[in-house]
Order: sequence, then C-alpha cells, then structure tokens
Amino acid sequence: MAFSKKSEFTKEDIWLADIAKVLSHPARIRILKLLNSMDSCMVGNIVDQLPLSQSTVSQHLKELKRLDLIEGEIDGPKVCYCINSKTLARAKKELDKLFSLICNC
Amino acid sequence: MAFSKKSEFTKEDIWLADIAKVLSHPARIRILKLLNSMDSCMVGNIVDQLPLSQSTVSQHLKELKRLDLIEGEIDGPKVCYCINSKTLARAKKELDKLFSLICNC
DNA sequence: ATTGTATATCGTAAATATACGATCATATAC
DNA sequence: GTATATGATCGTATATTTACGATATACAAT
Repeated sequence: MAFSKKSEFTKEDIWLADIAKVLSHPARIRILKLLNSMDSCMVGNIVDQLPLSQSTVSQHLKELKRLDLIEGEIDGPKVCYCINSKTLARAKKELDKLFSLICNC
Repeated sequence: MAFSKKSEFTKEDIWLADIAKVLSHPARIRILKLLNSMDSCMVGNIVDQLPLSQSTVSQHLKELKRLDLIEGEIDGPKVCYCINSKTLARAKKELDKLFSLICNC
C-alpha cells in the first residue's frame, strides 16, 4: 500500500481498533488470562505456559504494555507483570458501546 | 516467521482473536456502525462514507463476511449488506466472558 | 570481579494486511 | 444485441506482524 489511511478515521474508532488489534492474537489473550489466574506473574512463568520462545513472548508483552493493558514491575532481575484493570475497564466500556450501537446487545 | 503458531492455542482463544482481528481496523468498525445507521446498506453508500477505494472497501466487507459479522443480499446489480446480529451477540458474549475473567468488569 | 539468571532488544526471514488500479462478472436499460 | 452500473476479484507494491536466535543489559550471588 502507498500508506495507511487509518488516521482518517475518528479517534474513538482508531482507539477501539487498536485495542482490538492487541486482542487479535491468541497468545495475548492467553497471557491476559494467565496474568489473572497465576499467583506469580513473572515473564518466565508466562513463557513456560506458551508454545513460543522467550523473545516472542517478550514482544507480545511489549504490545500489551504499549496499549496499557498490562503493567510491569521490576523485581530484582525479574519483571512481574499484572493486568491494568483501569484500561481494560475502559476497553470493555467502549466495546459495550460499540455492540449496543451495532446490534442492540 | 517460519510459520504461525496460532493453531497451538485453544479453539476458543483462536476464535476470539479472530473476531478481534476483524474489529482491528477503523474502517471495519465504521462499516459496522454505518450498516446499522443507514436506511440502505448498498456497497456504494458505504464506499461514499469511507476515505477508501471501492476495491479496498470490498476487501474489508469480505473480511467481515468471512467471520459472519455481516451478510450480503443480492438485489439486482447491487448488493445490500446487513449486520448479522447472531454472530455479533456471540462475540459480545465471549468478550464479556474474557473481560470478566481478566478484570472482573 | 566473575558467574549466573532474567528479560529486553536487535537483526532478520517469512507471513499477512492494507491499499490501489485494472479487469471481470452480472444485471439492468436501451 | 450493446452500453452502463455495481460490486468482486486479480495483480501488485508496500507496511506490518509474527517468529526465532543471538546479543545486550541488569541485577544477584559468589
């Protein structure tokens, strides 16, 4: 493509699309579920649960962090990730708005 | 990448990720909103409302149709698209399940 | 200081997505 | 029949995503 036309849409639609994009890989959905179910949220534990290399998981974590869906806390040489409920709640609200608009559900 | 690892996740996560992927472009979000607000749902009307060429819009419609989020009905030389509420309701339900899992919201 | 452990980043290859113009197929109108 | 209109598909260029191994960084322990 010559260049992306995404910027020609509304800010709201772009943000929702961006959130959807972060959720558009099963690894990232899995990671979000894991972060909420595990006692520990170290990267190593996440890597162990996924069929992906450490570097690939790190990339997925970066994407989740970029959209503020998760937060990382440095703990010595380790990093502990956790869900950012605030952003997720906002995402849920906006998705609800979209669905109520387009299909009354 | 050598090849995608998406198939190594659960069917549920893959389906949700696929739905999210369809929603991951502002043009497709805009199209869904338009289909519900316009009297007519002809392709031409949709093209008029988007900053994209006819062929690009057709590609986006194909994606929405692939996941069964919309349905097309042939009307002479025209095609009328409409929302498939059933699939959207299922998507909403699965997204709700995900959000309640990961952030109690 | 050295060694080990945990994670991020870099470089890179292949897959997929985005976008367009051109063309094709089909239905209507003449 | 031919022309016109609508929308899908093809071909193609570029951008982005996905994935990995290798390397770098940062801290901890010895």
